[in-house]
Amino acid sequence: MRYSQQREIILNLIQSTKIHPTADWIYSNAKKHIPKISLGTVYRNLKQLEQDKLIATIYDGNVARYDSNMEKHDHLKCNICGDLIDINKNNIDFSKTIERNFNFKVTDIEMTISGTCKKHT
Amino acid sequence: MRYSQQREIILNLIQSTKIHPTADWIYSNAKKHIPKISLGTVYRNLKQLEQDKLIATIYDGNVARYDSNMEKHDHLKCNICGDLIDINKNNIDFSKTIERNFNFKVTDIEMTISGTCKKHT
DNA sequence: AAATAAATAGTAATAATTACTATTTATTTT
DNA sequence: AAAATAAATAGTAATTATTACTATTTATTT
Repeated sequence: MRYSQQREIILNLIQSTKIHPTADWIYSNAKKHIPKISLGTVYRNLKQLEQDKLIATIYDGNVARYDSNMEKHDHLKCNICGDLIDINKNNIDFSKTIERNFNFKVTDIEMTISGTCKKHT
Repeated sequence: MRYSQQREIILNLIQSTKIHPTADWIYSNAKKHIPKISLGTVYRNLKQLEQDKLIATIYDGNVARYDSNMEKHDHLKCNICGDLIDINKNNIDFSKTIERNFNFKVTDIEMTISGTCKKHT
């Protein structure tokens, strides 16, 4: 993969924020540095950065967000402002502990367990 | 809410399958009963059925799927065929137990915990 | 049976994302 | 350092999922 200023700025933007930005946010902010950058360039680079394991895509409902924290972690999603807050579930004991440790009122826990089903054994 | 044959068929389709269908699958299959049904009707009714708590929307990556199992549950997602398999996590002890109980090789657990963050207290 | 308003079909609009292509640019070769 | 090469870009068009709009149809009430 050849260097490009566009890709560097995109990666820097994602690394510089905790908001787990969308493609559109990245596009708007990248334009401040490279006014002629194109949205296609943003999406193409996001895909490449994901393949290179420099960022991860998290689907928040039906919109993709990008995260440069590559350590295994989960998220707290606020019903009111929609913020996604990083958490490390290793050392915690769910709901009650989350409420204490993060001052976050838990109303729902959704979990997707991925792997290979019995049809492929 | 007034009765309509369209809505009844849409709900029946969702209830008759375990595949957690997409709007498009529902549309294709509903057309077998009502050839002139419109995709807008499908989406409008999906939204109404969700409001009435008759179905739930689950976001599988960036595509919405619909589920008529309204009991609190989670899903196993197969990396190979993409199937979403219902599970009840109450009585299980995660990874190891899932592998035993569902003959499902776990490679990843993703969790979204929803609630209200400390900014709103 | 007539009146009413909710639901529909069909089409257009929107939003997020991907595809395409001529041009630009980082890197390699001479 | 200049020319050659191919990867990356900008800009635009296409695609997909979903929502909005409106004249017409239809379930329900009167």
